[in-house]
Amino acid sequence: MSNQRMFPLGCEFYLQDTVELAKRILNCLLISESPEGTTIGRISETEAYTANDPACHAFRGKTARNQAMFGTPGHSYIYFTYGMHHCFNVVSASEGVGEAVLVRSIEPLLGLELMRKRRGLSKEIDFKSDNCQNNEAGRQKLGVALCGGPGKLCQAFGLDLSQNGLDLTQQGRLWIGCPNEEMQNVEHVIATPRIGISVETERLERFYLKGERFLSRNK
DNA sequence: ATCTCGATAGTCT
DNA sequence: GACTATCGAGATC
Repeated sequence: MSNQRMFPLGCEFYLQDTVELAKRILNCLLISESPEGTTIGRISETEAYTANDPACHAFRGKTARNQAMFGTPGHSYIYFTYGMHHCFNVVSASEGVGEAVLVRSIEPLLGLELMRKRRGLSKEIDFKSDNCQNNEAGRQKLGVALCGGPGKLCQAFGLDLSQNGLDLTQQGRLWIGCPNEEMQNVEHVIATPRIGISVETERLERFYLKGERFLSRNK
């Protein structure tokens, strides 16, 4: 991480085309500041959900559950699914248009001990061992166990429905930072089918950077 | 490495 | 009543 000052991404960033945003937000940092402590991670895998897409929660119109998607860009849309998991999305497109980017995976950078606690990984992952901290394979294994999936990262960052609809463009409970201007290398983005959906599977709207190791799944 | 399956509850038809 | 933008364990190869 660093000593250089990090600034939150502004509302205009979230108003670009949603598919483009899903690529450009790769490598940006998610910061969660809760009473328990701060966790920070690098966004490493995303999916785009646009208004004309039957797989998008907003496709059939506004409901109590999905209303945040129709709200201000740069806010959070968090929903509960499978009876036990939460998923975190970044709202895009202008007010009244239901589009968002699902954050599927994160490389944990700061607050790993708090993440481990929230994830309930005490014995499963030997957090202090050399195996998990002193080499790349260990870092990857630990990172994926903590934040390698949409449900996992919500748990690690302490996110549930009470963080639905928060403004991510201001430093606060939950926000997204840009470490420097050169972070986005969009030409190295890999696009694949999205995960866990049964329609529109031909769309290549899941994104990660070439060589990325912190993914919810490989391939 | 890849698979199958159970857990668990909110949402929508 | 069916489905779900998931996860982890256990079986199998």
